[in-house]
Amino acid sequence: MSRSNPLVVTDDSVVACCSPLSESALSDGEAREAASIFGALADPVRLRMLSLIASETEVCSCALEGPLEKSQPTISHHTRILAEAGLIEGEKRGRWTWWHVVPGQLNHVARILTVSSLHS
Amino acid sequence: MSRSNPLVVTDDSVVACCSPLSESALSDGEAREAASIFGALADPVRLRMLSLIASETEVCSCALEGPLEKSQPTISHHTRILAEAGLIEGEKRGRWTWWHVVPGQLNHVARILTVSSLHS
DNA sequence: TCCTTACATTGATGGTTGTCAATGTACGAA
DNA sequence: TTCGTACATTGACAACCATCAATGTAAGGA
Repeated sequence: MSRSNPLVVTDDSVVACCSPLSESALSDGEAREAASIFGALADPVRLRMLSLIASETEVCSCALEGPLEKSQPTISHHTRILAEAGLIEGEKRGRWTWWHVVPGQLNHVARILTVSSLHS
Repeated sequence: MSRSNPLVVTDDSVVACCSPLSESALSDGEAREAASIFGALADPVRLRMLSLIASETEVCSCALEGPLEKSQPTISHHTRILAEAGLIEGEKRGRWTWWHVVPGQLNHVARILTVSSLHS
């Protein structure tokens, strides 16, 4: 049996866990929270959207329709899901909505995975 | 406009990309591949299953039914999805199947996210 | 050869999700 | 105020997914 650092997620931080194996499993609530974020990343259109937004400091919704080749309601649907997962944030200025990534949330999610694989 | 490192995934490595912005978006194929892995992580039961397996060097399928409170076919369904995503591997010995995590794949996925957020 | 055990597969079902046409809303320009 | 534009919302539909009962398979033990 290994004594690796299991997956442990708290509200907004990830900790390398030192608890006994009996406490190593993700709780139901923690797993649901993390799964909903992974769910937001589990779509090719949303991943390409996220990479488009990440490649600039700000991107307007109207600049996403073209590259992603999806209808305007579909773009709006996907930006909403990414925003609800805390991965992007939008700001309305005039008639346009400008989106930018939330790097802290991306790192948060990344650490959920790396911590768990320290025992390699 | 930032000159950040966009999301770039190759077959089994992640590279901090230096290409112009016009090439910064994930390709359709790259996005589909990454999305399918995130899809495997987008379920609370599978995340708890993964953390259970990651907390030991090896876990038998029969040791997952109890903690996860799911039927045997459901457990079998989820181990299959995690395995097809390359996140775990199974080995049959006698009547039992022993599962272990593939840490390389977890780190691979984690780097997809961290690389993209370097521009913080 | 039976019987039990560990796991996979099949089939069915209810819930979720991606997509878009149609419509609503709110802002700016004329 | 009227019109066009940027985006959100609604409603509908097809595809996908999580779940489990029933059944299949294969390995050990008696």
